[in-house]
Amino acid sequence: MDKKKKERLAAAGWRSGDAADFLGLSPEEIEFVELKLSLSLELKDLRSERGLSQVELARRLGSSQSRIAKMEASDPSVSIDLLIRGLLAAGASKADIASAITKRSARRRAKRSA
Amino acid sequence: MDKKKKERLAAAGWRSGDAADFLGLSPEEIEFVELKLSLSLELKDLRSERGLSQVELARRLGSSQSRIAKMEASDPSVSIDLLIRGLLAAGASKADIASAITKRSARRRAKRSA
DNA sequence: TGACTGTATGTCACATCAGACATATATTTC
DNA sequence: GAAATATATGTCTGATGTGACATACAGTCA
Repeated sequence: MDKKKKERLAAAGWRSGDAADFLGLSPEEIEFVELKLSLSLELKDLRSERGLSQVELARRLGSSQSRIAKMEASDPSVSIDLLIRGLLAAGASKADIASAITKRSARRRAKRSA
Repeated sequence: MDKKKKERLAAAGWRSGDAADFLGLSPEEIEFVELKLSLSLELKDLRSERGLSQVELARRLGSSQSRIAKMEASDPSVSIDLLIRGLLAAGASKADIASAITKRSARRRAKRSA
């Protein structure tokens, strides 16, 4: 039950490279962390696209800078609920969220900040 | 701060009818509850499509029948994280989840169980 | 260098969520 | 109408998430 460590690794950018099993994670768990990671990356991109600082976004969301940082890092202490609220606060539409989920499957490690 | 009551109403199927403000909810809050509702409906459909009972899905997910019922009812005590884990356990792909988010915008109150 | 701005990391107290259980309400089959 | 199966609702308690704060680190500019 060191899920936390696994999530931490996953958050740090360790991917299965698309090949399936990774750390002891089940396929569903892999999809879950990938999905979460996709959202966090989308948040980071969207925020910088809009020229917002973490502090500004935090204020919009009614949260704190540190939490935004954790959201963007896909920290285990961050829920998908919070990520989605963050995305909406950053101006994302549902369509944006959906496309982040599908389009960012894995293997995207290129774009740094556009 | 009776967010709970608002969420309860929203979960019960009260929609803005696509026209925006609803109960005192902000646009982002509306999108959030809509998104959650979409996922819960998708879960219900998917589960019955697959011919699973709530008990069976609960077992797959490592949860309980009552929680599945709440998930499908978009109960305020259910997080999006849990809904997504439920969907994955029911066999949904990320693409399925994404399409649920976009396609189920509102005004769908037709299909009962296919 | 030092001030400033932006981001990252650790911790804590409090709020919210989740699984479990009891129980209620259909619906079907005998 | 009893039994069986499926779903809904309420409520506990332990687990997890969250905002806040402190603080560290990185880059920029004077």
